[in-house]
Amino acid sequence: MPEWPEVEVTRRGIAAPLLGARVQALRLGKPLRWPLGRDPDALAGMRVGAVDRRGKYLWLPLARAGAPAGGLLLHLGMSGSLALLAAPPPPGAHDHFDLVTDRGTLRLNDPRRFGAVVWSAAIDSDPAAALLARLGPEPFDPALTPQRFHAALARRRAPVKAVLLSGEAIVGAGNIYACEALHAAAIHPALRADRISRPRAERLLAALRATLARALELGGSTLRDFTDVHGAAGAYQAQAAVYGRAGLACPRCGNAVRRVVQGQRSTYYCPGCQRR
DNA sequence: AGTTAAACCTGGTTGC
DNA sequence: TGCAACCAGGTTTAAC
Repeated sequence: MPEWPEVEVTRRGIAAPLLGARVQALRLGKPLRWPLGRDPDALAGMRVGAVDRRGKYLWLPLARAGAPAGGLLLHLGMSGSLALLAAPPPPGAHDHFDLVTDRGTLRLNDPRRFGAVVWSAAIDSDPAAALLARLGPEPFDPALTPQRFHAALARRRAPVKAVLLSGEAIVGAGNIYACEALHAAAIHPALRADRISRPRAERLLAALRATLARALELGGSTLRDFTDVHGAAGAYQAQAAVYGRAGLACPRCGNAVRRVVQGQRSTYYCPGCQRR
């Protein structure tokens, strides 16, 4: 999916209208990754206290009569997107969750159903806590210094591309932006994470931040399914340097971009200018 | 303990 | 035209 920019685009689209909204009903479609874990009818009357994000998860705390009751943890999986609809049409084949509020209906469309909507009593208690437990630092957390990032990479012997996808050293980069940031930093995706020098780690961190920020500005990437809450597609994919461009010329050095498979995922890189 | 594969599910594209 | 094979933004769970 939805990687960090797409989730943040989504969050920004719904935060203002949904803040303080009163839940009227929940509608569930086909099963998502996990069951909701709570009687949907029990949420009626609660108000949305915030629209937060942690990694690629959205967290909507809900309160009843001013007292926190819990919240909904949402993940868009591989093909999910959220829409905020003033007058929702009847749910389509892939509309699997509606949060009906007095400010509109938040609707999850997710053809592959790898997404999730889970009730949790708090973000730091299960099931939310267990799902968020392994997440590394947020990409723009000031506490994520080059030193710390380098130290986190040094703990892993796996290929740096795989380590980025694991989210252990930094959250937010999925397959598109991991490939793009490695290209921007001129680092070969198969390089062992613990072999990356301190200066190169610093460059990679900067590249990740620049790539994610640029993608956010452009509304994310739309390969197929993703749109923002108003139905608009992202524009980043059109200016990707390597992702999805096997056989095409690297914009930096002109060599043909190569596609390889690492950890069951496609990796795109330029053999000409990304060094081990 | 740490790395790698399997699994979840649908649909679009490609190739024979 | 039909059909099989492969591919797609993620991440948990099971298996080496």
